[in-house]
Amino acid sequence: MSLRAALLALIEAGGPSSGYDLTKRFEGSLAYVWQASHSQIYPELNRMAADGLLRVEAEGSRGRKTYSITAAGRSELHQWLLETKPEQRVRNEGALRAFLIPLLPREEALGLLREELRHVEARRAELETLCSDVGESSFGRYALERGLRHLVASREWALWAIERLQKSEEARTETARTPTGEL
Amino acid sequence: MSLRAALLALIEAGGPSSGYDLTKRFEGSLAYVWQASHSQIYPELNRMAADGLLRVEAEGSRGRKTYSITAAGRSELHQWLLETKPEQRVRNEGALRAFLIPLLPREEALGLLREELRHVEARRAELETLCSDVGESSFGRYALERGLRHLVASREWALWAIERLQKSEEARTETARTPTGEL
DNA sequence: AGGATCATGTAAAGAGTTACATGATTCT
DNA sequence: AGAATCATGTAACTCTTTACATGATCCT
Repeated sequence: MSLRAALLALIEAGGPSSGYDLTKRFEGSLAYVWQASHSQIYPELNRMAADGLLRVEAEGSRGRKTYSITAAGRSELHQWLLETKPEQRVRNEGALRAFLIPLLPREEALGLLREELRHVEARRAELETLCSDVGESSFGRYALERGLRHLVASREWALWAIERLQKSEEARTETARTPTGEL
Repeated sequence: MSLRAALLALIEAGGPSSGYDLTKRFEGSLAYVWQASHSQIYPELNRMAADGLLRVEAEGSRGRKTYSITAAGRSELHQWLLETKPEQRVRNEGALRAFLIPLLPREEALGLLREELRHVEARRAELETLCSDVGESSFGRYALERGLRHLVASREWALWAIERLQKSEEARTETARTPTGEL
């Protein structure tokens, strides 16, 4: 259902589009929020057209099909936006790794955290560029801002975790206790 | 693969467990990070036992099977932790909604944002309770902290977005321009 | 005895990924 | 002419959700 909403929204915001266009837009800004590949998008567009949410407006060269949104599609999107609960059902591999960190010996845990930090900072630079490119009032501005704030949170967390681990390492060294076991 | 890693980690951290136990633990703290229901867990445990990652240690009353982790399982978990890239492939319905907000008329957008805010604050209270219950040094402490920081980020974002929308509303009212179209 | 909880499964359908496949057009 | 890109699809597989199904044990 989320895929439908995303496609409807992209067409609503960007005007009539082909599956190819929409695939590109998924790879662009929407990628920070939701992913879909052409093999998922094309069949979905066909189903949505069959369900009356979209209309094939034109068939161009190279078999290009341009879909536009119908009244039913608009109402479906509206419905979805208002009815979807902010359940925060997250399935987040990064967070899962965070959960598992205490299972690793310190050095490896620190390695992971530093890698995470590097990754988050690179991503943040990327997003910040996008943010300034995109200016103040663009579709996606809200999502961009949200993404940025979450990246900052991830960064702060990684720094916190690294410091925490290092402190406990110092404590361990000072009291010369036996090292914790391997994973 | 993430499900395997999560199960291996739960057994590694919590000792030999049954599918029922693991299902409960998924509903507990791990739910903030990854979800799985018993119908996914039971078959996966059987496959993992067949693959030599787990061993059925005991069969208790009511058909209870207790799985323990094997050396192969431990090494698989280790592998997963070190090899999984922090790709941040997120599929986040909340963020998708954020992306779509500009499509809604202001009042509805504000409604959504306020609902989001309420939800985030409730969740945060929940997590903060968990955090203090759980104390300083528990398995899951890192994930909890990470979750909290992300909730704070979501909260700040929602406040920012609400303010932004209200400001643009004021601007609109002052200059008495025509309202933006319906979705 | 009856209800709650423990405990495990399977089946069907939906969502998502990866790989395979094809052909048209544009650019150099 | 050949490479890049445009453009759409299908098939097989994995992962996830929802619903169906069953029986044992514990507690009152």
